[in-house]
Amino acid sequence: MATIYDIAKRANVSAMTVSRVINNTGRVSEKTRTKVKKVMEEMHYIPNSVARCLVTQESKILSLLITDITNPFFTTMARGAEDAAMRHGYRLMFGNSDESFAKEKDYVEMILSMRVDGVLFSPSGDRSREHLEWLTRQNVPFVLLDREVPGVECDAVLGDSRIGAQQVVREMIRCGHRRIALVNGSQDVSTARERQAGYTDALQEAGIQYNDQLVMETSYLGEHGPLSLAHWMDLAPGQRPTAIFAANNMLALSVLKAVREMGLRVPEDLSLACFDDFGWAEEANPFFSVASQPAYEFGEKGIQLLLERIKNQDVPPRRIVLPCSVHMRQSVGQLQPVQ
Amino acid sequence: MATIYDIAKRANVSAMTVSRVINNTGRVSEKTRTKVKKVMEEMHYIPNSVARCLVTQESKILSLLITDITNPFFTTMARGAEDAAMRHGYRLMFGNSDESFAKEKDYVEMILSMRVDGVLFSPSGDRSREHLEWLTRQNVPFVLLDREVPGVECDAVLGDSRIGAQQVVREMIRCGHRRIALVNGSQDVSTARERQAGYTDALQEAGIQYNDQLVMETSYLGEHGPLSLAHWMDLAPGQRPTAIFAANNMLALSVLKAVREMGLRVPEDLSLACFDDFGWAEEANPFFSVASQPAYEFGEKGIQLLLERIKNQDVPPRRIVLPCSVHMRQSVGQLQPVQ
DNA sequence: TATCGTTGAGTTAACGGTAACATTTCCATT
DNA sequence: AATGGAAATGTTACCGTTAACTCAACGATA
Repeated sequence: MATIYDIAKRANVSAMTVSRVINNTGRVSEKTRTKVKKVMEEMHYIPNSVARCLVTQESKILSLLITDITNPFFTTMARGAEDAAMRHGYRLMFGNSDESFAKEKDYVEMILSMRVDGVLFSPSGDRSREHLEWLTRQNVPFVLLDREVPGVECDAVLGDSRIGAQQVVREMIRCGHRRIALVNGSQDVSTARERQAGYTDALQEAGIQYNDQLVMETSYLGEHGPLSLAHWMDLAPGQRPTAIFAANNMLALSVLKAVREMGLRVPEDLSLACFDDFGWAEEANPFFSVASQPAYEFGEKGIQLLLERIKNQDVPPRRIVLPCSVHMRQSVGQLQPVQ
Repeated sequence: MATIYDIAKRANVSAMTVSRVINNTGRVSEKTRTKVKKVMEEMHYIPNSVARCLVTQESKILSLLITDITNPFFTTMARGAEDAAMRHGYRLMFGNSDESFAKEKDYVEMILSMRVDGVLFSPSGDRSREHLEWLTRQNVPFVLLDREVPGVECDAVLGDSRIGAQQVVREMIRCGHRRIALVNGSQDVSTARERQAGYTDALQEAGIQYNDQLVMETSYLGEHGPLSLAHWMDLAPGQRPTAIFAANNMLALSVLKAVREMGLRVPEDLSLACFDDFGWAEEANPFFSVASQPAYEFGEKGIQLLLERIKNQDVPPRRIVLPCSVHMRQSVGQLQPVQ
């Protein structure tokens, strides 16, 4: 591959002059400039950003670490982040931790060793604190997305999980449901805790006794085999839940699958609602009742905060909380008074 | 950030010895090794892969360029590629061209300037040839995924678009449909041409006259506003299509949305089938009739070919064609003989 | 005409590693 | 005790670029 020296030799100038032409810095006569440019074209020259990064100490690359690349919430977020980064002359590198602390660690190491300029970070859980402290120590700016980590003071773009969950569950109660089960993500994740709190809030305000038999904790990935709902559905009719609230979209799909495999229908036999929507799937064929978050904006605002942080490390941490909107659809049915 | 020299000084050795410890190359006494390792721990040292890349001329990074990051076919492919790359000690950088030649160009420039070791490339269309020639000229190995580019001889992992399309359309014909419309991607993309050919094959073998009024060409993204189907649905009952074959999943969603907005139902008023499935969405709530491709394998095999290509530039190009499987589901209905 | 400031271009030394070669250390052997 | 050779460690140069400094040429001014 051609280097700046190859260009310099062919153009009868020094390498420095070529560098000046490339970066539009310093003074170069028009004549020299055109000549250098012509030679660059001829030789199909492409600057080596690795070498450039080594000397300038900036890569113009940001990193986005998400926990599930098959989840439309995160891919939409990725789009928002990508578009915003591009607009500001930055590139975005994606990483996918699969909700795994170990994979996340791998990515953090890569991020550090690649000397990216900043990171948008969706932590896999509270243990991610360790990784964030690593970033802090190495002076790599970051912004948390979607999830908080206790004990880490930093910029963050979050959703209002508690209110959103409360609203959805409230709507289910309004439809006559009183035995509502919760299929939650790991308690190690801030949004899972918040959503459970919102769920409890809604029960409380309706005077419904909280019953921890109706709460299940699993992984947000929702892919570790079909969920077993037997322990709920085998209960006596008067004790069996009539509705399930899933703490995210992937869990709702697992629930739906399990329900279908038991030969039951949604919403006729069981109502179902969840946090986060399904992007294109929902748009074309609305079915799920959801608390929908503005995923694209998460990414956009995240980049915005990150770039400001990169520019100025000293401003106090900022927290942006984006509201969610509740859409009640076909998956939640009105409960017959008889039942 | 600590450098190899900082470590060397603290450990009373030369930088080279530190390098040897890091890379497990050359001979280092056990005593020195433990000491150096201890100092590295203490100083939270992380190797600078930028500097390393500059001297070794390899980055251990591969790039995956896809055309639609919200399409489950591509995200699943990404997963397959990521897992395979990881297994072989490589990292994967994702890029998303949004089916746009211009965005693709940006990414190719980045790829070249970052000196990645190889590229998995889903071309946005035939014009991508220009970008591939660029890669070739700069000696960056690549493998095409999902789509071919005329005039470019190289490794590729492809699906059998023609056969798949033929099979699906054949099934629709078996259900009694004879006026089947095609909503296709851009003719600039190899799979769109293949799928159209398969569609035509199926019509031909059933003795149905091809009618180019029933063929529409748009973008695979399927997001440029809701598709207008009025010109078809406003036809006289005896001319109106009774079924639509969409050339990919995103187009099928656009069609479904448009159909719903016209107040029509699938499959009662119109049958619908497509190429590619919907990952989790379909799994939990099977609805669409599809020709499903093994997306994960596309990524896996792609990485495999790419790594072999990197190791040996001289082997002749290889083409892997993965079969697809047809699943006829609810979205295609049996046509009443009356109609 | 001597002087000075401006413009255009070149030189040198980093950035943080590693390859290749050079040197020292140390132990076994005679 | 001298010697040889392997093992352990060090030195130097370079990867491709840019920052900081230096230098030459030239026209304007006193």
